Amino acid sequence: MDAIFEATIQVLLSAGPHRLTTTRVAERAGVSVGTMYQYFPHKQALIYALNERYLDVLAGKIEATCRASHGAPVGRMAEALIDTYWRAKTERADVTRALYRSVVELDNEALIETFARRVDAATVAMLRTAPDARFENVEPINLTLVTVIFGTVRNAFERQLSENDAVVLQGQLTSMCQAYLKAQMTGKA
Amino acid sequence: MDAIFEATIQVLLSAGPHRLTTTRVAERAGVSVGTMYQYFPHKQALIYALNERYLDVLAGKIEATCRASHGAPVGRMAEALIDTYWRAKTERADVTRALYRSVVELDNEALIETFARRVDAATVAMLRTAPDARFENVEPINLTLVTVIFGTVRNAFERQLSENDAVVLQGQLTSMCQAYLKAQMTGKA
Amino acid sequence: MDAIFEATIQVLLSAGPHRLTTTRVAERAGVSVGTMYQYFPHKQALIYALNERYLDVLAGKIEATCRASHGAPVGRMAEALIDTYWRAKTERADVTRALYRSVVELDNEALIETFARRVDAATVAMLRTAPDARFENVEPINLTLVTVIFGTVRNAFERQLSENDAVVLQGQLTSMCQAYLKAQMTGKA
Amino acid sequence: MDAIFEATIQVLLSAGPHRLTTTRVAERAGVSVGTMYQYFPHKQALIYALNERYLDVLAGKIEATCRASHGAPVGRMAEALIDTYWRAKTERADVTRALYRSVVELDNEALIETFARRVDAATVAMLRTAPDARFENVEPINLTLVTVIFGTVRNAFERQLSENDAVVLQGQLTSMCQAYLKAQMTGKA
DNA sequence: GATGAATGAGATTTCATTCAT
DNA sequence: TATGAATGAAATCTCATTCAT
Repeated sequence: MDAIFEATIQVLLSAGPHRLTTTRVAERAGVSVGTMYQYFPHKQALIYALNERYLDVLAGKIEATCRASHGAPVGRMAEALIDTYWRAKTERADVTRALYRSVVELDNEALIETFARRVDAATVAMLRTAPDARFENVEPINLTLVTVIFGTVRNAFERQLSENDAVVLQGQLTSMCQAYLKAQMTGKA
Repeated sequence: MDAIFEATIQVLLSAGPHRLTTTRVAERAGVSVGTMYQYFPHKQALIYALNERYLDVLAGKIEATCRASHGAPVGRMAEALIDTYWRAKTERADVTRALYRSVVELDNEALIETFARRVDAATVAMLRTAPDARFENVEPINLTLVTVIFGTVRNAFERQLSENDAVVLQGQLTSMCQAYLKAQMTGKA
Repeated sequence: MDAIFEATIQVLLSAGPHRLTTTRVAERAGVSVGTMYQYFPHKQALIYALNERYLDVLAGKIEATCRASHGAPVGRMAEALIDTYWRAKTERADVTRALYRSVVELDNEALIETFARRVDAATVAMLRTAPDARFENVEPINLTLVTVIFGTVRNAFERQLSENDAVVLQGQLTSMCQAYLKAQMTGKA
Repeated sequence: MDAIFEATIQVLLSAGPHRLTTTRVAERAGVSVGTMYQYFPHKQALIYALNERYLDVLAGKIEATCRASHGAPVGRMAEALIDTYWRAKTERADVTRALYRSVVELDNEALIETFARRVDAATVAMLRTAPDARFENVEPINLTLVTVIFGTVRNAFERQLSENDAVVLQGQLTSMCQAYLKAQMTGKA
C-alpha cells in the first residue's frame, strides 16, 4: 500500500493530475488494477487516503515540534513552528506540489478540518506553556499565527521563490510572528 | 465571451472542477461547442483566459488602492491593501474558490508571475511614498508583506472560516503587518 | 476558381487528405467559405471538379500526342504515349500524389470512365493510322497497351523509385510495349 | 483480432473509406471501442495492421509461387506470377478495392517497401533458376517485370473491367511479359 | 453577391470500474 | 485473492454547412 501511495505521487509528478489514472498507478506500483481496487474502492478513495496520510504525518511533525517546545519562550515557539512547517513542505517540494494538485478530484474539507483541529490543539497547548507570556484569549491569536504561517508558506510555494528569497522570507516571517506574539501577550506577572 | 466566462464559473461552482466539461460550459453559456472553440482553441485556453481576466481585474483593484494610498502613513497602506484584497476575494467567495480549483489543470506560472510583478510594482511604489517611513531595502519587506497577506487570505479561504473568525483574522493580520512595517522602517528624519 | 483549385492542392500537400477542410482551402485561396460554397455546393463537388479538371488536361495532352503521332510507326506511337504520360505525372509529382490521395472522398468511377473513353478513342484512332501495322482486332490490344502503361507508371510512383530506376523502367517499358505491338500486328501487306 | 480486421473490411465495403469510424468497426466486430483500443492504440494503427497483414499474406503467396516455379522455363514463371497475383486480387475483389482505398489515411511507404523487398527477393531468386535463360543483369529486368504486372493489375481494378476484358487482358499481359523476358535473356549455352 | 460566425452531429480517444478466470 | 481484458459512458475537438448581415 505504501508502494501504491508512492506510485501515485510518481505518476502525479511525471504525468500531471489529469493523467493520473488508476491503470498508470497500478502499473507503476507493480500491482494489478484489480488488486488496487481491493485496497481502495475507487480512485477518490486512493487520493483521499494519500492526502490523509500526508496530512497525518505533517500533523504528527507539528505536534512533535510543539511538544518539544513546551515551556520555551514564545519567540522560540514561533521559530520552531515556522521552521518545522517550512522544512516539511520543502523537503520534497515536488511531492508537496503534486499533492496540492491532486486535491482537485477531492472533497477535502473534512481532511483540512481534521488537520486544522489537530494543529490548533497542539499549538494552543504549546502557547499555554510559554513561561514569558500569558494570552488573554489564546484562540484568535493562535488562529492568526497558524493561518499566517501556513498561508505564507503555501504562497511562497506558488510564487516559486528563489532559494535566496525563500530564506529571507522565512526570516522575516519569523520576526513578524514573534513581534505579533509579543504584542499580544499580557505579560507573565 | 463574457457569457462563456460566466458559464465556466457557474459550472465550476455547480459541478466542481472535474465536471467542468466544454459541453457543459457551452450549454450553460447558451452557445454551441463549435462557437466556444472559435473563441478558445481548447479547454485549457478557456481556463487560462478566465484566470487571466480575473487576475487582471484583481491586479487593477490593487493598483488603484495603491495609487489612492500614495502619501498615506504606512499603517494605512497596510490596512488598505489587506482590505482591498480581502474584499476582492470575499465579494464572490464561491467564484474565488472555484478559480482556485480550476487552476490545477493549468500551467499558470506565467499568470502568477505577471500578476506578482504588477502587484509588486504597485506596492513598492506606494511604500516609497510613505511620509512616516523610509525603508533601507524595500524589496524584501515588500515581498514579505505581499506574500503574507495573499497567503493568509488564501489559507483563510481554504479553512472556510466562520464570518466571525474571518473578521477577527483580518483585524489581527492588519495589526501584524502594521507592526512589521513599523519595525522595519528606518524612520523619516 | 483556379485559385481555389490551386489552394486545394496546396492544402492537400501541406496538410494531407484528412486535414483537407473547406475552411483551410478557402483561407488559402483568399476567399470566404461562403463564396466557395457558391462555386461548389459541397466539398465533394470541389474535389470532383478538381480531379475532373486534372483528368481533362491529362486526356487533352494524350489526345494531342496521339494526333501528332498519326501516321508514325507503331514503335514511335508507343514511345510517344509513354513519354507523354510519364512526363505529365512527373512534372508535378507532388500534385499527382496529392490527387491520388484526394480521391478517397470521392466516387470517381464516372470520372475514370470518361477519361478512359477519351484516351481509348484517341489511342485507337492513332493505332489505326500506323503505316507499318494492321491490327486484326485493335480494341483488346489497345486496352492492354493503355492499362499496362498507366498501371506501370502509377505503380512506379507508389514505389517511389529512384530517378535512375525510373529512367531504366521507362526505357524497358517502352521496349516491352513496342515488342508487344510488333508481335500483335498482322503486318501491312 | 481477426474479427476486428474482418469488421474493418466490412465497414470499408459497406460504408466507404470516409465512413470508416472506430465506433462502427467495433460495433460490427462485436466488441467495445475500449477493447479495440487495447489492441490498436489508434485508428491508424488498425488500418496499418490490416494492410500489413494483407500484404504479408500476399507476399507469402507470391513467395510460394516463386518457390514452386524454381527451375521452370521463364515463360511459365511469368505466367505463374501473373496468375497468382491476379487471382489473389480477384478472389475478393471488393476487399482488394477496400484496402486500396483505406491506405490513403496511412503513411504506408514502409509497408510497400517491405513488401517490395520480399517480392523482389523471391522473383529474382526464381528467375535465376530458369533453365532456358540467363540474364546479364537481372535486377532491372525483375523491377520492370514486377512493376508492370502489379501496376497493370491495379489499374485493371481501377477501371473495373468486365469479366471478359479482364480475362483477355490477363492473357495479353502474360504474352507481353513472356516476350519481354525472352527478348532480355542472353540464352543458356 | 460575399462574408464568416455559428452550428451541432459526429469522430476519436480515455479511463474508472467490473468480473470471469 | 489476484489478475487484467473488457466495457462503454463521457470527454475533447473538428468541420461541413448554413444564413443573417
